[in-house]
Amino acid sequence: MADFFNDVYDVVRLIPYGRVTSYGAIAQYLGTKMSARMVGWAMNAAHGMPNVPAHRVVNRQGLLTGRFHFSTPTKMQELLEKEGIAVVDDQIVNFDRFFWNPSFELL
DNA sequence: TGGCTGACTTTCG
DNA sequence: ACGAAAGCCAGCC
Repeated sequence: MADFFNDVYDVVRLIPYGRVTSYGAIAQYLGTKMSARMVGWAMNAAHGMPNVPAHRVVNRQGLLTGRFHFSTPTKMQELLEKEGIAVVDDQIVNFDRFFWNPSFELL
């Protein structure tokens, strides 16, 4: 297991409550050796990892592309709505407002 | 060793 | 504006 998975999990855990981020943002934060796909790949391995709010990680459009990987496809949306994030048609409303950029917030 | 895959992103047609 | 393709890198046959 590569360490970079752990890095991804760490960044995801740092996402504040009621905020979301994108795969690309995490990739950009971790470095050039990281690609957006790798973040998704890392999240795939996040199954069984506690305290990893994968529901706060969406694609650049704010679309819940990974919802199907949860226990139930609607679980991701329910978790986001529970945190005060409106989700319509599997897409986060006002995504730019809820967006949390690690490269900026953790700078 | 070599090639396929993946919860993405960007760009060209 | 929409669709298709390439690029990215690590893990797993």
